[in-house]
Amino acid sequence: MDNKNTGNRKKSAAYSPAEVEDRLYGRWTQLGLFGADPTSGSETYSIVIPPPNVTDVLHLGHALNNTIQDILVRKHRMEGYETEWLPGSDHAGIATQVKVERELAKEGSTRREIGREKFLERTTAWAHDNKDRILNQLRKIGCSCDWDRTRFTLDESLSRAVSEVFVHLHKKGWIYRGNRIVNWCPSCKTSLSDDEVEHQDFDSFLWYIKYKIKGSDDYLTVATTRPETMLGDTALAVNPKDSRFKKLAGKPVILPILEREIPIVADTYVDPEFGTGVVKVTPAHDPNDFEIGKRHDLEEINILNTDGSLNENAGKYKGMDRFEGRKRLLADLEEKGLLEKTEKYDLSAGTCYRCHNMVEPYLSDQWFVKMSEMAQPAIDALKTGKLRFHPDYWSKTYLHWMENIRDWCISRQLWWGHRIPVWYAEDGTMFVSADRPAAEQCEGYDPASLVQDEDVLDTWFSSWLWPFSTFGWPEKTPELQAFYPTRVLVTASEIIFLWVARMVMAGYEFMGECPFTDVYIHGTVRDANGIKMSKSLGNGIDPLEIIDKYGADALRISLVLATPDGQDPWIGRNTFEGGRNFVNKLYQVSRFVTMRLEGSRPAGEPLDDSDLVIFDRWILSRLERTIKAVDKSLSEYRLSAAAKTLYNFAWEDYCSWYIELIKPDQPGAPIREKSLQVATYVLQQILRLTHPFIPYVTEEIDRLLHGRDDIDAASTLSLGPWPTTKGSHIDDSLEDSLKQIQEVVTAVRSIRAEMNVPPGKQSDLHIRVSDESFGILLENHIAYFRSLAQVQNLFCGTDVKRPPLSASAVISGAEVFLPLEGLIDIELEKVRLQKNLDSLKAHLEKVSKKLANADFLANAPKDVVEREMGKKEDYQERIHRLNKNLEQIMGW
RNA sequence: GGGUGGUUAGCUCAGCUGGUUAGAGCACCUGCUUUACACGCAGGGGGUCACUGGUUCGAAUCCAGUACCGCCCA
Repeated sequence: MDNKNTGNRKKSAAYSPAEVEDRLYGRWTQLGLFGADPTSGSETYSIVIPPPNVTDVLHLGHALNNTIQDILVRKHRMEGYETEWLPGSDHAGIATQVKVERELAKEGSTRREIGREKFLERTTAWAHDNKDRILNQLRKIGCSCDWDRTRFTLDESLSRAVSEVFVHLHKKGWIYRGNRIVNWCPSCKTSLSDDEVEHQDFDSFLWYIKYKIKGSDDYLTVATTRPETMLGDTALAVNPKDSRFKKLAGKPVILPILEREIPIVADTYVDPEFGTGVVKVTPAHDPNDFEIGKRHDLEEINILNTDGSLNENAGKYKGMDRFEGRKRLLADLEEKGLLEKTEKYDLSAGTCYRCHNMVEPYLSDQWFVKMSEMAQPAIDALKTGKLRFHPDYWSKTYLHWMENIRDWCISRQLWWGHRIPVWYAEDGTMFVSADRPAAEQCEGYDPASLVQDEDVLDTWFSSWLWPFSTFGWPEKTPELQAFYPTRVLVTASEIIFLWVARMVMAGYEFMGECPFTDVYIHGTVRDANGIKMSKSLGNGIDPLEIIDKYGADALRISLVLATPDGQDPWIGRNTFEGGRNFVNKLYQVSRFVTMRLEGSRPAGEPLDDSDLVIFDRWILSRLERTIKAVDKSLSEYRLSAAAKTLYNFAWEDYCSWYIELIKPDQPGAPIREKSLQVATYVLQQILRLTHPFIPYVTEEIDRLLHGRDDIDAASTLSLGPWPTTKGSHIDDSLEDSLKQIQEVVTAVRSIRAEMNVPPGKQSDLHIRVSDESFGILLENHIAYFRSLAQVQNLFCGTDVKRPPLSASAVISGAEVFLPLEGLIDIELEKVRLQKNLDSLKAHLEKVSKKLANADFLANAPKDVVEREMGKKEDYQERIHRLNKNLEQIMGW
């Protein structure tokens, strides 16, 4: 805390959010404001939450993601839509299982030891506790979710959906079992889909290994990044067009160490430019080699155990970890003179997106989904505009992935998840069925003897159904009817493939319709140095800590203000001060208005337009402009722009100008009644407009403004109305006049500050206007701005003379003189005027040049030319007057 | 390697269909117990809009290339 002046300052009246927020959230849920009725017949607006993992504690990324959803949801709820925001969480197969296994390991146990059933019980309990904690964090942030419809991906009805989908796709022939190379995480001991593998760069080496050609003293050298896989080599390959090796194809070579005889095959896959032009072929440990192996009918030798250690096929390296085995093998090759050289190499290798260990391409039996057919409607949806990304450029990423889609490996060697709905008889006969097959489904077999597939399904195989499984699919529920398709999906770019794209495909396949019309992609939260926030780096910020310190409203508005459209926000701890200050500012100005109302009720709406003074009409004009701008920004998913518009309107136009203008000259004197009505009305509208962003403080202020003890369904801001406008108050020329008055005030303040006039000292103000009507305007309204500029007597007119020893300022359409006898510093005044003059001269030069250009006059639109001419005159005029003023000063 | 986003004040960002005196917040400097607010008020300093070309009467804005930073995919 900053301690200056604390000695004699009055007690702080700052807004304190803690008590307000918990109380109001309790009331909102008590009143059932966030529920939605699928049978109401009103137009619906629905969003399903991207379900957070049960393993997570919410971080700022979640806070941002959910704040955005809440803003959209609250705004539409205020507009009168039947608004459904369905919350829930995701069972996160791998991540959760790994956590619980780690706990078990600490206790000296393993999942195999306690058995599948016990393990699942334990994991369920763990997940249950955790998901409650997460959902409560969402409540703290203020999320207006429909809690009665909270879902979890392992809920019975969602699990039902998963099985149905599996059976359906299997029947169509789009789910199949295959022996393929998959991404294997030796640490999680499971397969992963391509999209769950993250590529990372490593400083590594390219090792050149010599393979002896049988019956010759010649060697072929092969460059490899994974030398240990050599143990599973079943061929070498060269490009058939590579003249260097043409005659070698078909000849056998001797695999070093294991001394196995393997052939040289010719295959166009080989890139003659890479390495030595000869590659080793390890069909069981490389997807490309696997393909080569198929083409040349090569043996597939698996050298790895599921935990990444080398198996019996690795000869003497059996039992060693893959990296230890590599080290030993290289040493042995070196010793035998078979390691030709070692080069530094930037390796890009796949890592597990959950545990970040290096994955191994690994040959195993897995279940796959054939994707190409399902991709087609998802591609069309985008191309026909039924699906839109915001910002739009993500469309390209989506399309590129869709158009190059690959089959999806959906089986996982885990226990935590949806068990694959496939049953096997002892003889290997397979039955695919949502439930254990009944007798008539497995004729000739005893249903009780059938054994279910041990594996579970990829978590994303349940999340891709989320937009409809949560509403009860495959049942035709009223919820499904009313809330599907949802309107918008809000997420970060990382899961466009893993989740968004797949949801679109599932939506078309199972519902016949796109699951949402808009996808809003926001940035990823980074720290103050631009580094992605992550648990492992310890640079994360806990949203709850921010809420404790600054309040949820401050967290929300700060995040939105800090998040540029489609860009990553950089967030430091002081980011939240701005939001907190804004929240406090609103609270303070409301206190002022409330105090002035002295217990009388705020005027009703709509506001009656009679008896408005120019400032009233001005703030109403600004308000309507603001409403239009906010609506436009929100409809374009430009939340940050909407928030900035509101911030500026509330702080600048409303607090700094309007409220100051309507304050009476004398402290404590009553405010003109109509202006107070307008002030109250505009404040109401500000509260409503900002409510989706900062729901708590706005609700609280509204309550205080109306002098209510509590809120109820009739009075809450949550149910609207949302401000609308036809723009009938918008008045350009009025706003221009106000701008001129503001310029006068600013000019006077500026002179006073620069001349060090004591703040309390009043002074006369002489204004020479170029247009009589401006002078009249000023004279008629001096009462309003007298105290803003500390004006004693105002003298206006076209022929006003400069008082002696006065400071001056030249603005558009007027010259401002402030008699400052005894206070004026002539040198300072000269510098001020000279600076002003220089700047004007520069502008004049620019505009004169433009107007001297015949091409400009000939080509530019008429109004542009006119505007430029107007500018030129204005500059000339002001320069002329400045010069005169300067001349006068020289005489003092 | 392919794709994609960025580069505007010390920092984080606005600047939407080319014509603005290039803006805001934070930070900085000066003054201030002034009627709600020091989480504040008022005033002020600070920018060759990454670079190079092009289109145009006119470019921070459109186009191309270069450099650097980032993300996605391989």
